[in-house]
Amino acid sequence: MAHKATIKELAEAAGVSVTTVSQILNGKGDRFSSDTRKKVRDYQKKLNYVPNFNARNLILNNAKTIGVLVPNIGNPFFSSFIAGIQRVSREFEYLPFNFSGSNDPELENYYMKRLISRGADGMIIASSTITSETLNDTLKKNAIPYLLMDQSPLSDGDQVRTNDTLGGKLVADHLLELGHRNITIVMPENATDNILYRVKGFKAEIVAQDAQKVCHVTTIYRPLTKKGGFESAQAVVDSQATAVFAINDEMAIGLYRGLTQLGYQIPTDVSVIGYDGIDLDEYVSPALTTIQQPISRMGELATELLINRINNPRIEQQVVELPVRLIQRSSTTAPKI
Amino acid sequence: MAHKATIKELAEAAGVSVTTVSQILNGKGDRFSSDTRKKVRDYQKKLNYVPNFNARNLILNNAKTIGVLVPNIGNPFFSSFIAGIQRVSREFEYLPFNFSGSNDPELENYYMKRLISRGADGMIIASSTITSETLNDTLKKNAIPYLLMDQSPLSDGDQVRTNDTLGGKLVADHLLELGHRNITIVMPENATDNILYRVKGFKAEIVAQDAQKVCHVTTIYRPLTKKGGFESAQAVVDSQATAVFAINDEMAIGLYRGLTQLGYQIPTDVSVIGYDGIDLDEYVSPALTTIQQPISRMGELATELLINRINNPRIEQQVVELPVRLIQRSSTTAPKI
DNA sequence: TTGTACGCGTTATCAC
DNA sequence: GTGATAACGCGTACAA
Repeated sequence: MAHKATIKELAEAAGVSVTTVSQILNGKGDRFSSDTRKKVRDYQKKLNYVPNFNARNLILNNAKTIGVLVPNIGNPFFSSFIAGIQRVSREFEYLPFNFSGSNDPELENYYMKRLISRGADGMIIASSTITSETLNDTLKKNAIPYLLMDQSPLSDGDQVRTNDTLGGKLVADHLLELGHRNITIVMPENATDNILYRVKGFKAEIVAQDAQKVCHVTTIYRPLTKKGGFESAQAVVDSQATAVFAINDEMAIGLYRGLTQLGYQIPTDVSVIGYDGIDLDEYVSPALTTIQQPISRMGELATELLINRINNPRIEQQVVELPVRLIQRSSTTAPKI
Repeated sequence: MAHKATIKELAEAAGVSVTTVSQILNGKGDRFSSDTRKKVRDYQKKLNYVPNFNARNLILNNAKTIGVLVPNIGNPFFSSFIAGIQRVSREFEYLPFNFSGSNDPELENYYMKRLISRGADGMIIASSTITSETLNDTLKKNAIPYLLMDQSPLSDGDQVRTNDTLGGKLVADHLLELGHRNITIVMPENATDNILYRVKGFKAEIVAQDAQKVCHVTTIYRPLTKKGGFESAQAVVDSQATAVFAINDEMAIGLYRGLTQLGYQIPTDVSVIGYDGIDLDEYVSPALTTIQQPISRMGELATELLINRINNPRIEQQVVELPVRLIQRSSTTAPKI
């Protein structure tokens, strides 16, 4: 059981040539006698022959592999996203390899290079800190199709996106309607474009309604993590806001802890709304009001588009926009008077 | 921009032979003039040359790849575990490919086969539903080293384990000391061995202290997910327990929601203790008392042992046991009288 | 109906 | 110091 059989050995054992074996095993053996076909198949089982992937791939040059780069698998958003990718990949008989870049450009570059050297046919990049340098040098130069998440609608590659502007607007609508006039946004300093659009949509709506509803908006910058949300609590309190727009659910959940620790009640003392729609939202207390993105669908679609691009390199830019919607739960209410 | 550069092209561009390039890039180029060395390196960057893994591996025959199978990336436990794996893998210049088996034996078998056909050098299997059939047929037959998590201490392969018996005992000690005498365990029906040891350790301690403290224990079976925990709430209430031992943190968090929805307060009405020590524990309200496992260290160690096994196939069984400890937070307190 | 011979991109050997 | 060449295992045009 020491060693793997080669096609040559199989051919010898069956008393035929390697061509015969290759053709038959690859479904192109119609022209051979059913006798030979059977013989080859029998010996295959007997020797437990499995084609050497490397040798095969060296010729065919399609590894049926896609690389996936996310910033942080710990965020349930990305595990759902990956689940979607895994599902569709299997459907198309691709194998997705995913890595957590941990917001470290060097690490991302490292994984990217490995993936490419291993013949990845394409990449899904959901990592914000990827540098355009890496992109150009590593992907474009190697002619590897890729799909960027969370990036500017103006980029020229294939895209799966959600309407972040609308999402921001929905947040504003909801909070204004509840009667909030002093709102604080908690977001990261170097925000990705999609987040900037969220904020933009939000602010635009505030301005649009300003004629009737004079409103004050504060912005607090913290890292895009539970910890970041947690640590923003004091600043949120200081801002005297009656409602907080946490730019994603992770931050919102961190904020929960921070506010609670400072003795504030949600939503009685301050309303909190998140963004993403991770499944945890229903489990925290109070259940988190949020803007829901169809996360795993985003992963599925990204995979579909990418595979389509791999198979048809020359088609036009593919852009799909998925809907977002407000899920009202228990973390937002009218402000105290 | 059309295609991946080959070593041949790089050699031509630099005006040297492929041998020269290969040797220099593989650190065996001492004998070449530093002039040539620099030239080659420069052109590598310029052309962004990355060696073709397939061709390379065809000769060297070590893919430096490990496959990882987890039941559910959505559980933060496994994302931490994977983070540990990723870290050590990189240190040893291995690349880990991880897949979520979703507790589906067929799916697990599928990924296992793909990974092997792609030359994975070893596997870390943290999936409970893996069948011994798959194990024998797919791994043993191909002489692929593997490491099983969550399995019986009696298995004969390499192991990273924690002392679940002790963990269970710590839970019992804690609850008994607080004064609880009616405790309910929430756990999955087809539990893995490590979970069974948790329960065993727990019950053994109850029995051990029974002389002084007469105690009643109920067991409720639900799937090992937030949802499972959520759905156990009514049964927990019916059991009239003053404390619940949720067999992992996910279930505990689900239970939080269920109990809250039924109008019960934690820990005032009922204490809850979890198991794992995921980072979310500090963020839920009340912060969850739990038994902490050194999760990412487990991933790191698993990787170290596996790589060691790959490099030294004949060494004796490797077993490492990591410590667990009780983290007391706010979800457990003395029962109401 | 079957087999020969070449090429895929790389590394190792050995000659220059 | 440097380079030609064989070999890794497989798929396929082309011959027979």
